[in-house]
Amino acid sequence: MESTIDVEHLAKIFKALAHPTRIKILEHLITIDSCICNDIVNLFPFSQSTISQHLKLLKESGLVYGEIEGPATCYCVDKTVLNQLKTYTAQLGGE
Amino acid sequence: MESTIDVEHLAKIFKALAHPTRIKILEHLITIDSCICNDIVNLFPFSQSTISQHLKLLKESGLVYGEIEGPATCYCVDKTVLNQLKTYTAQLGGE
DNA sequence: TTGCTTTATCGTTTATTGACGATTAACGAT
DNA sequence: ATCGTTAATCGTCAATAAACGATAAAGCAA
Repeated sequence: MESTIDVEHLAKIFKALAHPTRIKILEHLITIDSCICNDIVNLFPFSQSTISQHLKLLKESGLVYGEIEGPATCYCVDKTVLNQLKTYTAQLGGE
Repeated sequence: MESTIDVEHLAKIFKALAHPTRIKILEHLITIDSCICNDIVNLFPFSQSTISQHLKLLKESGLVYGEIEGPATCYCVDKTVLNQLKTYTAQLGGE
């Protein structure tokens, strides 16, 4: 069983996903499994600084973390946090 | 199978849950099943207008709808939309 | 060292949130 | 017709988000 999660953290996670671009970034990180970095910027029609800002929000929610890899940064999904989200949502609304 | 959901709507749903108070309101509506109205205001240390604003966001996401019941308004969870959220989240990160 | 790539951060601007009190509208009772 | 209750909306204000360009820091290559 996943460790329980408080409503404050939950709200932060939901807020991290409250933008289409961030949802797409998370989906991409999930399918790529391995990390990513500058490639994410090239996936979207936004500036590097804007994407960096979105990544920062995802990081602050705990859903994602970044590791410095030479001159670049690799982003990964924190599966523990993702599973906390999944567990909570699955339990919502009974059965 | 639930009808699929586009990322824009999804982001709106996540945004609706991006605040602790709105998460608690949804949880309450789920457990009460039947509708609610002014009672919701009395559950929180916020003014009537603030709660009304939160309910408006929940309504706009589709998660919740309100029916005028005499002088009051009864709020209910739209289970179809809730299930769309649950289906999407469950599928995230493919087990 | 000098340069190139990558990414985080700063400063700015506009738009949206979150909270409030006050007002308005609708209904039921008296 | 007047009053009390309920709830939505308006206006305000401070804080945060969303986007951008510009700058800075860190690492690799030459």
